Amino acid sequence: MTTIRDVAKRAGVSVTTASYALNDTGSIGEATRKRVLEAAEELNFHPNAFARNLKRRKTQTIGVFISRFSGSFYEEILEGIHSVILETDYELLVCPESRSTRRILLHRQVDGAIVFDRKITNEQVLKLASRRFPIVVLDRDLQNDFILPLLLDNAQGVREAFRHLYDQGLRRMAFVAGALDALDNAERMETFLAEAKRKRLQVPVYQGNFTEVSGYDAARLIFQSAQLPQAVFCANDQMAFGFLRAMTERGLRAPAAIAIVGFDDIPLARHMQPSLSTIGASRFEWGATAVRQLIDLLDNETPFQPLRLSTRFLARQSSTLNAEPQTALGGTHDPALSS
Amino acid sequence: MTTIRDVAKRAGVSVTTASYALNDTGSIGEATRKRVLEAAEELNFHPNAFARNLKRRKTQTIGVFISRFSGSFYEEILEGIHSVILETDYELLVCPESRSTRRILLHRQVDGAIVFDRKITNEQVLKLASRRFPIVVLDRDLQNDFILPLLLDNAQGVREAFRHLYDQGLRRMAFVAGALDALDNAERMETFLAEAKRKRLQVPVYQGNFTEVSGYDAARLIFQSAQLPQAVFCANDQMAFGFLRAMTERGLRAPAAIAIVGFDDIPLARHMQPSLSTIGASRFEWGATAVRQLIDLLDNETPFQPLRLSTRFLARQSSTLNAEPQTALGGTHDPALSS
DNA sequence: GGGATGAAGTGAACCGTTTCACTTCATCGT
DNA sequence: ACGATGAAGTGAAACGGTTCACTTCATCCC
Repeated sequence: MTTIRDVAKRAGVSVTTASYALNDTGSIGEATRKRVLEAAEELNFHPNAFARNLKRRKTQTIGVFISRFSGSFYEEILEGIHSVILETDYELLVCPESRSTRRILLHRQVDGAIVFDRKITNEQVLKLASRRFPIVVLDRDLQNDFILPLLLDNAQGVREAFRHLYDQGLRRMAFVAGALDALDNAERMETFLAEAKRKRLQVPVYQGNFTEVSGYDAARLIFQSAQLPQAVFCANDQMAFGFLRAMTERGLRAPAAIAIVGFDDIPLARHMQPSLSTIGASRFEWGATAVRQLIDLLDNETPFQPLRLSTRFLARQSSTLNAEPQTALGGTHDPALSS
Repeated sequence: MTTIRDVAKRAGVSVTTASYALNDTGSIGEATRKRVLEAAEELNFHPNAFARNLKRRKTQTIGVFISRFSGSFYEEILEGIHSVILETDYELLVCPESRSTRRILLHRQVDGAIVFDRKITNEQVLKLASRRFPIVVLDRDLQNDFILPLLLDNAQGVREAFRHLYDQGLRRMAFVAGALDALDNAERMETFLAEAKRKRLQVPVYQGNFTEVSGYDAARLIFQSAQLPQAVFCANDQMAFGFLRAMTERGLRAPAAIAIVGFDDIPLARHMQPSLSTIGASRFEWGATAVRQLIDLLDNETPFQPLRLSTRFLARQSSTLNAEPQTALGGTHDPALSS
């Protein structure tokens, strides 16, 4: 392993000079700098990151804390983050939930963090965040000069969705809620209920927890009611998926029997049968924005710019009553309807 | 930031003793050890990883080198790796392709590597791998005492698939190939052609590159032939997806017009319309096996155990001729057929 | 001519651990 | 009673960089 000492020797200068030359700091003559760089090149020198970080107390690394890899949810966000990182001189440390999460955070093994892991508490975030350690949170509403929450504009998409349902003449609606402690769920629900209220509609709420199975269960519950709703809004796509599965099992077709709308636009949504109407935001953009703001604060002291990521309603088959069938599949002559 | 010096002072011992006590090395009295651990606890001490790694020349970290995050392909592998890592005292560094890939590898910023990134050349892998730096490769056939290729048993699944097609009486078959330099593609193709040859079938090959669009293009090319094949085997699901899209556009239904089989069992496969017959392996298991072997070699000198991950054919709608429609969707009265 | 100036370069301390080589001291066997 | 032994503990040198404080020396200005 070649060290900076080897480089210095080869270039015939002191270690200090070599370091200055390599980092373009200090004041070093052009000829000398060149000699050092050449020596480094010839010896294939790469500075030892541990030594460097130890001394500098800066790692030039952004940490992303997620709870797990699966769920294509993260995938796109990570992709967005990565794409921005590639254009900077920062590196990326993706840290799934683990024993060492705390240590990495505590020891500033990263210069800034993007948190998307509910296992990390609000208190921890609050305690850690500072000018020298800014944090972007993607999953909670926590804010100060050094904590930037990047939230979805839930209301916008939900309003569009409600209008879409309402304009088709649907009046009996139900809401399948996600985890109670989730801000996103709260906002989606509030908006939906508020819109309904303005139209003088009563909307029963069925409690789920964002999992497919909870959507399935909610559906089973709803099937027991005297009169089926005409439209059901699920607080996320996974639950909508479960709901649709329950409907299929019972021989009910969306949107004919019940119009279904989800939230998130997971990749599967467009491929379901029927394709799922949902509300989407660009997760890629989400990740990219997060890391851009972080690095801007770190490098240029640009203050955080709170913003909501815009969402938009995507009308697909599951909630669109009299559209042409987009593929030749399904339709009203569906044998399942008579089962 | 509290250091080991603070801990030593508080426990009334030397730094050396503190270090030994914390690491359970050296010989330290029980009472002393306890005092040190208590002091560490009280001060909320976490050793600085940079200093430790610098000195130890060991990082207790496994690096996973992937080219990008998207493509649900990685997702499950990472999940498998992560699940094993959680049970060990190793950490995980996921490194998407970037400027620093080389440095991380060169400087042993990780103790072992799982390589799934074609940007890293065979030469690099060969040069790096050693007893103290074992490497598992997931995407190439490269092997020595310290390089373990974890490959799919391509032949097994492909044979099953061929038999499935053949047993349904299909004889005119075609093969859509993936990237030429990919071992997986080569094996899938060889096996398929070999099976065909045993049955005295001629199978034309259409060159693709594993992308959806190349599958689409291959389909367009095939549509120009005098007589359509009855079955098409695509070397991966993405191409199969493209192929199906082209068929839909042309008003052709699988399997009625052409039976389609893919390879990989991407999550979407089961959700396509028609659902895609394909060949799958547990990617979760793939990742888990990789990291298990790596850590076993690192910690216990257990030699690498070359093995092939078993694959199995999954018969779904796209290639199953006279099955009951699994859902009520589609079927032979499909208006698209007449367009 | 001589002090001020600033560019170019250097020595050594330091970052926070680990670990080698060493000391001390109680215990044991003979 | 005494050397051998080994457990318990310590001082200081690494690890490989960065950077503060300093020297040297040519140039400039009055």
